[in-house]
Amino acid sequence: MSRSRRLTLRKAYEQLLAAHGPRDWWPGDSPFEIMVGAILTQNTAWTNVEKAIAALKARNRLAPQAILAARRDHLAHWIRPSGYFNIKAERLRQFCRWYLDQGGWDVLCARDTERLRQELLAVKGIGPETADDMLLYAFERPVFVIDAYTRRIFSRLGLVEDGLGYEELRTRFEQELGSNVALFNEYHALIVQHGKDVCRMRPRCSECVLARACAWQAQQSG
DNA sequence: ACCCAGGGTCATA
DNA sequence: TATGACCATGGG
Repeated sequence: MSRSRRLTLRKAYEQLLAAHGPRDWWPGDSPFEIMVGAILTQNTAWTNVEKAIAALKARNRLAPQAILAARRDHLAHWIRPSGYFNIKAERLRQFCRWYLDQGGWDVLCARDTERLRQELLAVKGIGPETADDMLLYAFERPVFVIDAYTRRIFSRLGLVEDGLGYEELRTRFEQELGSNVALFNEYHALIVQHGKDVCRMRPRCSECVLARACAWQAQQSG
């Protein structure tokens, strides 16, 4: 299939937005809360993360100093509903240690995106997706977040090549869409919504808005 | 009972 | 570099 008759990533975005409406991401009252949520939601349903965050808030523990001051087993107990609580308690500690050592929010905000990204990735427990969640939704940097839904949905429709690594896929979205924080924000949120509501794990979804738009596009140029 | 979720690390081949 | 085991809760 030629590039010209393929649905563009921009058109796919418009279809998703029309179908689902604005998602208003990321839920959270502060950048720090967003970053904590990014760690807690690793391979975990958001509803479970909400309970963990609510528990931290109820104890006034949603701050880096407060998390580091807590006993490890207590911290693990508070975030228990989000699953993997022992591992995630340690990851929260690692992240908070880094956050304070660097000098806190204002210092981090002054850094350029590439440096910030490399430093986040160097924190144990923060991988590419978690780092990019933080960069886009907390630091508001133009970084496109790739997740399992993104791969599944777009490779299934033939909009991206399969077998691309995380960085390659991210670069592809960023270059084709152009650097745009608001767009990246809404787009990733819409992909997650679409994945949950429409595609799930089904091997084919010929009736979804994206599949229809793809077929229509092919028909126009064919 | 089974499957999955808004992943990442580590050991092994 | 590329799989596989492991982490663990809660909702469908």
